[in-house]
Amino acid sequence: MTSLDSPPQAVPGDTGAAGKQIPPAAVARLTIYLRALNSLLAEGIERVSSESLAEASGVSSSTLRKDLSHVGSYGTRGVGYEVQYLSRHIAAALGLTHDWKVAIVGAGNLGKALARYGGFESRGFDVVAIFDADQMVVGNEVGWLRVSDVADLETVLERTGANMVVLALPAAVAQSVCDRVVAAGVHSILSFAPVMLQVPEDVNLRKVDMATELQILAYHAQRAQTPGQPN
Amino acid sequence: MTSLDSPPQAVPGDTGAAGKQIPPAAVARLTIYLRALNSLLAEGIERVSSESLAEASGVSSSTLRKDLSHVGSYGTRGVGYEVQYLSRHIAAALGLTHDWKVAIVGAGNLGKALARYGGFESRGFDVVAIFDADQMVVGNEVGWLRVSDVADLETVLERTGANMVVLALPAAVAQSVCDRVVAAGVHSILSFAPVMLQVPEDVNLRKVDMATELQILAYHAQRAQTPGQPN
DNA sequence: AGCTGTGAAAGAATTCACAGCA
DNA sequence: TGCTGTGAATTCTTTCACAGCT
Repeated sequence: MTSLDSPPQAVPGDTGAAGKQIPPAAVARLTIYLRALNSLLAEGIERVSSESLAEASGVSSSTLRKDLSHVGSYGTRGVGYEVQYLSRHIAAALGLTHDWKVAIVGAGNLGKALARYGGFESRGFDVVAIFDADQMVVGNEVGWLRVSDVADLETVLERTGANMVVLALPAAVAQSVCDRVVAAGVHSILSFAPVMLQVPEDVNLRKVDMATELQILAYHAQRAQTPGQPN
Repeated sequence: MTSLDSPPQAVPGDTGAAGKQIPPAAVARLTIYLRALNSLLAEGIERVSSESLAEASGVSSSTLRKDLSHVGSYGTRGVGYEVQYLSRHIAAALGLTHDWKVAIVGAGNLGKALARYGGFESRGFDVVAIFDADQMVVGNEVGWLRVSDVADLETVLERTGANMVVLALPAAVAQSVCDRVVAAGVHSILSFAPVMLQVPEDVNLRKVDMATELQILAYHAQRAQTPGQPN
């Protein structure tokens, strides 16, 4: 499995079996295992089996083992995984070894909620700036930060060295701000704006959409209610 | 395609080709088409081709056509789709014909942001209650609502007829509140708490996790940075 | 004996390519 | 002619089942 589409020579400065790309579905779950591992760690548990880590993460044990196999072989047959060791290797595979600097654009309710959300710092994400267009809001304190004027977006992104941006702003202005962020050289964007944003290929855009999530729930709820299909 | 695992008799009170279950991946995208259609509608555009609706939604046209085929045949060959007509049928397929009543548990930054988020009402979701455990917060105004005491969860859920719950609370209390919500008869839950929640089979739980999203971005950003794999 | 790691099988989702209708 | 709707081909994901270490 080590080499399928690349020559059968060992990878030089290799940390484990990495280097090969991990399937998207697996990447998404690895973040969940990581969280589960860290909470085991907090409880002082040192070893875990694929079976119980899978249960704690809400997946099947075969899915978990297959996912981990993309990262490397960090378990011991007959025994299980060492929690801290595995956690470190997953973090490395996900690129969480150094901190990422996150700027939030939009200091409305959502932007503020995100800026104050403790979950980021603890997971290797530093919120380094928050912007708003409203002059009434610019200069206000949010968490440890002061709200910058979105007019200074480029300058502040550069100065703070932000390499990720979270868009927490109205749909109407999302595309234009997004364009500026991209032009400023940021390649990783997480958008909460309920619109399809257009970005160049080399920019990674992810979307979180609360209305969509509720609509998906609605679909399933409706299905459950309908009398038909007794199967 | 009409009937594969059910007898070949026509569905009785059928609105279109519905009745059959729609694949999860398609359901998620249908909500996006619906949004795109509604924004076309707002612009006064009456007809659209699969090609341009797909572009506006960020998917390929074949994916779009396949997805729509699960809902029914509402296009005209050689012409395209009538925007309003298609929008109605997708909404019907998703169960968005009647309003859903949403209660939010947790009136922290995130809970407040959600309660005030305009996007819900306009999409058929009514926020009917918001809860918090903190007595300093109970009674406060948030949007059009007053914060209820989470101690009264069961009573208020019943009184307001809430059939969906959004959990916007700390990981530590998420499971116990979730259990109470389930016991109160709610089958659709959207959680923002960064933990794996355990729910019975017949309850639909979806998760939104901002830290996970950033971690996925980090993975891709790291890959893009590494010099290796010239392919 | 027990649990991981992984090929091989099964199942979903996506893309292709074209028949069928306006 | 042009665009939808859909079988067939392809690719991606999950599950199975067991060989391989400890």
